[in-house]
Amino acid sequence: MRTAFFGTSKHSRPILEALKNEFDLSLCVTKSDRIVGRSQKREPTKVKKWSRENKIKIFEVDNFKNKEEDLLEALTEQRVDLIIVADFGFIITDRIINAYQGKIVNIHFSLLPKYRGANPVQAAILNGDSITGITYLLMSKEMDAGDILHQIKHPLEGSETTESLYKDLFKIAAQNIPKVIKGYIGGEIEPKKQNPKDATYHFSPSHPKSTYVYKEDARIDWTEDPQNIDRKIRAFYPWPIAWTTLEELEKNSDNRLSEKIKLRENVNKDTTIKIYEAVLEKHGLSPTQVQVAGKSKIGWAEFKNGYCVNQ
RNA sequence: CGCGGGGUGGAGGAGUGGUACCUCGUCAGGCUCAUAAUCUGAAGGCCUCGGUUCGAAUCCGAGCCCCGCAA
Repeated sequence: MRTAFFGTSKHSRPILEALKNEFDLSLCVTKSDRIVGRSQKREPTKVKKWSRENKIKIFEVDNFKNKEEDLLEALTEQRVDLIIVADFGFIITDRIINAYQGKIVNIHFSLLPKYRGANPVQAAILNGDSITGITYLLMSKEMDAGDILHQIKHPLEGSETTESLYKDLFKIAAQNIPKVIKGYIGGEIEPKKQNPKDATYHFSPSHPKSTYVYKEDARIDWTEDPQNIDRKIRAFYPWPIAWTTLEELEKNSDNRLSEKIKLRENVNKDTTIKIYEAVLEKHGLSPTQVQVAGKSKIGWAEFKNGYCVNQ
């Protein structure tokens, strides 16, 4: 059997290796090189780099619609029997779904029908869920609504970041790929319908119709309790990173942070500060990694040394 | 030449032409049964090259490096 992988995530590697080892991976479809960095450098995705190293044919997309024809051609040319999709970043068009009816397996990082959409991992962290998971499902025209092949539960302990959880889930997803694909192809796995009534979506507060993550949502709302702020910090790591202003940080340190801070006289209180990491303690939140606008990332102790007066 | 911010002892920061300062750390000594506590003292610095000036961390030019923006 020949397979193709559709994906863009930097965590894709375990899945790529699983497919290569067991299912004759013959085509990788990924986002084309993005302009990134300060001098307009083009950086290939990790999927592309891996594919190049492993001599797997690569098909790049940026605007899906223009490439539909070419992609179908490439899939035919490679005699692809089964497509695996994980965190692709594009909506797969109806034509391709029709052409590969029942032959596109999507790996979604939630226990569907909960958290359909683009941000299942962030949603589970933001809502403080104690369990999330992975769903293998067949691609359908409606997003994340296809029949379910298999689900794996994954408990959350409350310290995960989007980064760490993605990494873990990709790994688990890869470990179970052989079992699920063989089961499906062999006919032992019966696809099960989702109950649409149970479907949930986590919409962006700033874009109520979208499940993408927007940087506008990353500003810390200090009226929330420390637990929710902590969830936000973890959900928005590694992007877009929860932030606030120095003024608000000082003002709310009293009842939201584990210690009260006082800024020095000469610091500009309008400056923004990103909170990369924090630990939730019983008296409040205790940041560990922060970054003041225009500066490098520093530890909390260094921040206090430079910007605050000793209490 | 995509846009913007920045480079000050070991760390993080003040300092817009006139003796380089603050918090932390380091070292020595004191106090202490003891200490990450406390006291006294010390070492150590303006990214590089050039320019302006009586005088440059500060102004000008070139270079190197770091950070943010693109979802």
